[in-house]
Amino acid sequence: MEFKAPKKKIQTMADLAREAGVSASTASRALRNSPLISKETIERVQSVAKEHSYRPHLGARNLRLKKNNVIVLVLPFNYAEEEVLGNPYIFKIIGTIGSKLREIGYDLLLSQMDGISEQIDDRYVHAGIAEGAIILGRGDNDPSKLERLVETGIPFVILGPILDNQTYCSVGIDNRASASMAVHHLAKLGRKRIAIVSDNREDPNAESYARFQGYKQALEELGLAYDQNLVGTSTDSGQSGYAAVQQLLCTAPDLDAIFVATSDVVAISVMQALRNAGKKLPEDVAIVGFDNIDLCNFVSPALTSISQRLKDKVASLLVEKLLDQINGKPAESVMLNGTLVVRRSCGSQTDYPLRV
Amino acid sequence: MEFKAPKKKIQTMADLAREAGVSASTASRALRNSPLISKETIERVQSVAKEHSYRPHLGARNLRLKKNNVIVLVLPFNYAEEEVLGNPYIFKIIGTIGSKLREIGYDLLLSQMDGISEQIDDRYVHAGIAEGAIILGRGDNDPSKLERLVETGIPFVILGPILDNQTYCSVGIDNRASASMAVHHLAKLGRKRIAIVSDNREDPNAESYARFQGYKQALEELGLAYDQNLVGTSTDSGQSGYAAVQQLLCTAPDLDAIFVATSDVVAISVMQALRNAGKKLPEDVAIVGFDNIDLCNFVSPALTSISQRLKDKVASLLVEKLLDQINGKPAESVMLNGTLVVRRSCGSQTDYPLRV
DNA sequence: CATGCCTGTGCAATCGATTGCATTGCGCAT
DNA sequence: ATGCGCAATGCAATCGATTGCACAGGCATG
Repeated sequence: MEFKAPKKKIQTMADLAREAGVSASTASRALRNSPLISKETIERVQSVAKEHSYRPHLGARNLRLKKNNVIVLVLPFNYAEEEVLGNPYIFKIIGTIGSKLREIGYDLLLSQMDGISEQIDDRYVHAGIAEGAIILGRGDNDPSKLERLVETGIPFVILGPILDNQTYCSVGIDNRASASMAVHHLAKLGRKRIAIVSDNREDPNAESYARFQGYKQALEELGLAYDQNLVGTSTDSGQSGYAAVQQLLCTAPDLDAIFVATSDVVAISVMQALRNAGKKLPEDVAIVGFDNIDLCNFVSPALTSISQRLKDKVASLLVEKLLDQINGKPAESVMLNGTLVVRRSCGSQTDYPLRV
Repeated sequence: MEFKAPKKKIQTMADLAREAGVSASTASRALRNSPLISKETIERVQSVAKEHSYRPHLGARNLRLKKNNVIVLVLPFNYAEEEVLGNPYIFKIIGTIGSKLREIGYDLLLSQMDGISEQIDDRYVHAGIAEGAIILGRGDNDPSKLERLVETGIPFVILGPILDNQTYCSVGIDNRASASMAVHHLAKLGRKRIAIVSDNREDPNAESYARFQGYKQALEELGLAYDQNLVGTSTDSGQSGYAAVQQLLCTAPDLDAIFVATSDVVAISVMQALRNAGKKLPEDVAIVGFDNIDLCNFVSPALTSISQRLKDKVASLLVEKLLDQINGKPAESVMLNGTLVVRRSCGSQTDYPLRV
C-alpha cells in the first residue's frame, strides 16, 4: 500500500493531468494518441508520463471497457499430484499457448479444477476476470458438463477428441488413426504378436478408447487376430508400466511387440520392466509409445513414438479458435493427424551415435 | 457480449437489488452477511441471488477495494522453447503453488518474461493486475535487476540461491552442500576418479556455480585432487549430455563416477552415452543426478539423485513468504537442504523388482 | 459584421461494487 | 408526551480510466 513515490506521486490519470496542466480526459486521449488532441499537448502529456513512469491502472480501464484481455487455462486434473509425471507434453502446450496469447496482448490465468463447468462461469468469466477458457482435456468430467457450459454462452475450446453431437469446439489429434498407424508399423517389421498397453477406459469418449479402436482396426486390416491376452492395463503413472508387463508376460509370453497407448512415460517404464525380465530390446520386443516427448531420444533403446505436433499447431489452433469465439465468429472443431517418429525401439538404427 | 439471460437479466448489484426490492447498498451488505442488515432481508437477497445465479463482478470489486487476489508467476526463461525438457521439476512446483494459492483465494497468472524487473512492475503490479510476484529462478538476469525491483516496493519472492547482500527474499536449496553430499556418497562407494558435468557458468550467483563449489569442497575434504580433466560441460538440454561424455572419456578415460550437476534429464542422456561407449552401469561408472524427478525410477539403471523436497516445502514457502510481504510483514530468505535418494546407478539394489 | 465550421479541450456520466454518513421509524425511558 | 437511542436502510461518493457531448476560440466566408 505505501510506496515511496519518486518525487510527487503520479499514480492516476488525474495526477498526470494536473502535472501536465490539462484535464483528465485530455490526458487520457493524449496517451492514446487521439487525433482530437493537438500535437504539442500529446507530446507534453506523454513526456510527463514517461518522466514519472506513469502506467494506467488496467483494472479501471477494464471495468470501463468491459474487457480484460485474460483467458483462463484450465487443467481438469490435479497436476499437483503424482500424475504430473505423465505429461511433459501438457507443459509444452501451456508454454506455447502462453507465448501465443502474449503476442496478441492477452494474459494467461492458470487454474486447476475438478468440476469444470460452473466454476469457469462463476469464478472467472461472469465475474469479469477472464473472457474465455482453454480447457486442457476433459479429465474425468461428464460430457454433459461441457454442454452446460455451452449454454452459459461462455467462449471456450477444449483440447481433446471430438465427440458425437458435441456443440462446442475442440482441437485434438485423431487417436484412432494414430494408433492404427503404430500397429501397422510394427507389423511391417514382421511382428505378429502385437500387444497393447492402455488404460482401458470403458468410456467411448476417452482418448484411450479411440486408440484402442485404432489398434483393433489395424489388426483387422492386417489379418491378425484380436487376442484378449495381448491387452495390458496401465494408469497414467510411470510405475503402472511394470504391472502391465508383469501381466502381459504371464498371459502372452510369446509377444514380440507392445504398443504403449497410454504415454511415453509409461512406455519407458514398460521397457525397463521388460529388460528386468530378461527381454532384449528391440530384438525380442519392439515398442511404440505415444506423445513423442523429448526423452524418447535419451533412453535406451530410443523410443519410437507418435508425435502430436504439439508445439505450434495445437497451441495456435486452441488460441485461434477461442479468439474467434470471443469475437463472435463461430469456430469449428479440428482433428489433426499424428506422425510416427521411428527410433531404435523399433529396430531403427538412428539413435544418437557417439564417436569416441 | 450478448448472453441469453435466463429470464430477466440480473447482471449487476443494482439489478439484484431491484429484484429483491432493496437498494444496491443493502444488497451488497446482505450478500456479505453484514450485521447491519436484518435477517429477513439477508435471506431474501441471497435467495434471489441464488435463483438468478448472480455473481458479483470482481473487476469492479477489486477496483473499489484496491485488491485483486492475483499473484503473477514468472518464468524467466522461455518455456516454449526446447529447454522445457529440463524441468518436470518446475512444472510440479507450478502445480503445487497453484493449489496453495487457491486454498487462500488467490488466482495465479502465468507469465513468461525475459527482462524481469520493469515488466512485472509496469504490466502487472502497478497496473493493478496482481499484488505480487513469484519468480521461478533468476534465469540469465543480472542480479541488479532484482534490486531495482525491490526499489519499486513490489512484493515478490524468488526461487533460487541466496546471494550476498541481497535485500529481497529468496527460497532455495543449498546447492553447495547438496553437491558435496553427492560427491561424498560416491567416494564412500570407493570411487576415486569422480567427474562432474555442469553448465559451468562463471557467474558466482548461478546455481551451477554453487554446485561446482560443493564438488570441489568435497574433493578437498576427501583428500582427492581436483583435476580439470574431470570437468565436463553441458547445457540444460538432454542432448548436451552426449557431448559432455564424449569430452570426458577423452580427457579422463579412467573416470569411475560422474556427478551430473545440471539435472536428471542430462544425467539420463549421460547414462545413455556411456552405455553407447561400452561402459557398464553402475559397475564401470556410478552416476548421481540432480532434481530427483520421477523418471529416475524408470530408467536403467535407476538414477540416484538429489531431491529438492519440492512439492510441499518449496511451494508453500514461496507462497507464505510472498503473502507475508503483501501483508506488510518482512520475509526472510530460506535455504533448504537437499536429500540424496540412492538408486542402482550408485550400486544400490533397490530398483523396482519384477516378479514374473 | 454576422454566421458557420473546425480544432482543441473540459465536464460529467459511465463501468459495478462498496461504504461513510444521513435518514427513517420504532421502542423505551423520563 | 417528548426525547433518546438503536436497528435497518438508502443516498451519494469512491475506485481510475474512458468517452459523448458541450463549449470556447480562431478563421474564413457571404
